Amino acid sequence: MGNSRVTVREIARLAGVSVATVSRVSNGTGQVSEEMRRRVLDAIEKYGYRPDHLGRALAARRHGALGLVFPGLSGPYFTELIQGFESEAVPARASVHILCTHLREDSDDQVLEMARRVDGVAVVGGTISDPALLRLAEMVPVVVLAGRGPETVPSVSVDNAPAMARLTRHLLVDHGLRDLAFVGNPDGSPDVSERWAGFRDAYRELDLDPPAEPVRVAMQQPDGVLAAERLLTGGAAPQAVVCANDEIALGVLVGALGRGLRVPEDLVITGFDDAPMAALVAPPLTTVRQPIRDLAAEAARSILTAVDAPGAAAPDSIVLPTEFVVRRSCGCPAESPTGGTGK
Amino acid sequence: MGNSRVTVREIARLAGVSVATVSRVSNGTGQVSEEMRRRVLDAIEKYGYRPDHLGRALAARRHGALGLVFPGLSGPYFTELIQGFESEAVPARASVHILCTHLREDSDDQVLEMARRVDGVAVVGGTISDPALLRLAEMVPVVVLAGRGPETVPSVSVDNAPAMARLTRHLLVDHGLRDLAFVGNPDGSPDVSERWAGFRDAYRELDLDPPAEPVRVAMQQPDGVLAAERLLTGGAAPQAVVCANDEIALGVLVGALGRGLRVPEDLVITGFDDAPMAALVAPPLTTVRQPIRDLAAEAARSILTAVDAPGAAAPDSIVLPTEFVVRRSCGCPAESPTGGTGK
DNA sequence: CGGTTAACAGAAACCGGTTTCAGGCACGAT
DNA sequence: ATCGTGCCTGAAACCGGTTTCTGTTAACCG
Repeated sequence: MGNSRVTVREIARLAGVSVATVSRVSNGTGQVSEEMRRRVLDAIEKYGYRPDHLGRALAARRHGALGLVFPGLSGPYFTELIQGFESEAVPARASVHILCTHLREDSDDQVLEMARRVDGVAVVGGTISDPALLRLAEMVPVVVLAGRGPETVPSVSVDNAPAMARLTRHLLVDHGLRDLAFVGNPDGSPDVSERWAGFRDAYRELDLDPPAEPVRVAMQQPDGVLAAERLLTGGAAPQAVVCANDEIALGVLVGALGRGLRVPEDLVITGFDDAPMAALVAPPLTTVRQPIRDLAAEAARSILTAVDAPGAAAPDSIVLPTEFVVRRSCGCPAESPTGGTGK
Repeated sequence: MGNSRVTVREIARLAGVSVATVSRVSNGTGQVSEEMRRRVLDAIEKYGYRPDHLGRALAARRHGALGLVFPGLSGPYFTELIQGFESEAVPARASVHILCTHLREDSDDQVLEMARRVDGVAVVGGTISDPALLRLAEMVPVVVLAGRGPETVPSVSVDNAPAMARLTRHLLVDHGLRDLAFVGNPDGSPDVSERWAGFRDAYRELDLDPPAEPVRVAMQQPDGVLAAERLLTGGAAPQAVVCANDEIALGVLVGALGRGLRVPEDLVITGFDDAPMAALVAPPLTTVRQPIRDLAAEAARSILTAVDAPGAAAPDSIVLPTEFVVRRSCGCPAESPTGGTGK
């Protein structure tokens, strides 16, 4: 009936057995006779005993919790991230602590504080400083999610640079465009930094001079609108806008359409992520699909194994493949002529 | 130097004092002579002692953590929610556990499981069953966030129905429209349910017959695109689409624009939330601003006080006001003629 | 029938803190 | 000199579990 305030010792007393036996029954460990097991189970059932999480955690020296640290940005990307992470954590009976560091200057400390409450942490790339990451790593298993940390900290990420180079090459070669603008802040996240690098690589492979500067904005739709404002107002609008993610691209698209431009005739726009909306807008976005869910799931898995095997060496960093998705916003006709897998 | 594996008893031994004194110093409780305090602080500093969270939590019978349960939907709404919640939790030194129940059928159990690891829980309305909510409430302080639960469970929400009635009245009376479609699934969340009710109320106040059925879709941009497809394909397109939130509205807008419709000339569209994008699209969205951050912060505050005062009666439910925001998607000219505060 | 072994139960130690409680000491008042 | 009276301090109990380790009992074996 009642439920919470009942302890092992009470159950032991009520069932006329020792606490050790109660513990054994409730965990299914060790050997217990049928008779004892019955008595204990009856008492547990009758008084609604549930072992206290803290007591158990203290004894096991394990919190049964994983931490996820991210900047706190909105959008489908982070939703997928969280869900992918949970999809691994929940079956492992680990709860998920989150920390949005967004706009807080003391985030390094807060992450360290979090580390004392969880068994392992996944940190989204670019969220905290490298020194903090290292300190964190000597407290609990850590993995950098979408990005890279110091050499010794494992990470899971995607092949951003090659993928973005592939996309950019498509615009430069297949569509013969030359004047491309890159929208996104390379200093803001490792992902964007790598994409910006890939973007410039594509130019250099063709012996062309890449743009010197990106249009530095954050990663959400409103930032795309802002970027469109900057790019499309005044004289020199580019032929194409290569965006660091789909959300920015959607924002740019809205901004362009709102100015009466036709896409892709007057302006080519591309994204990155293949968010759900990418296929639904008019025109549908040419973009790069990345396995966000898998990424986060992989991170959680990696942490969980590191937690279970405290001795083992840090797991390797892994890089997941992406897929180039050609749709119409780049100027290709409805069915993709050059579509296929990236890299 | 080193950091984690050092305990009170070690510090006590090293400093030549008792564990009680170490505990007193490290917590600043009780009376300790200057001499002792020095010795202990030196040892703490030297060996990098940080009290273990589990030990402390067990002794205090308090987890120092709050739970936040939501369906796992994407979008600016939930981001604001999380950040508002954290803005109260973090200063109170409580970490935040999250649980996305999205698409999982065993969510009731998982919520109950979470309750054993936190001091209190905020549940987004419509996420778990009422019986589960009641069971939850007898374990820890609970508040329903954006919605209502059973009578005995406090909630924080906004004045959805009056706000939506106000907006609908604007379309019916000020713009003389009659054929409105409501997009959103009233069964999916209490918020939508109340908005749908407010929508119909506006009709009835004017002795008009409201639409019998809403267009039932989920709450994200792609769902809005889907709704646009259903509404605008075939003969009978409505004069206006009243959306349960801004994201749906944005989706509908994209769908409408993609079909060559002019907004608001050919089709009026309204939203709810006043998300950042609402003001940035062309045309800007007429919508209802709700204080999402405050809502979540209020929920966290309410739980924290309930945790601190275990005896006290459950706090009252509170309803925060919204604000009607008139922009151009309803057909109003650039400057709002009837703007102002709602209700 | 004696001896070995396996199965099982419980007392006690342990995880790492906090808190109660009793005692020692110095001081001032009587 | 005696008695309070505060101020500090530390031993021990406690929070609620798990686990080791010892001991008993019964079964099995030669």
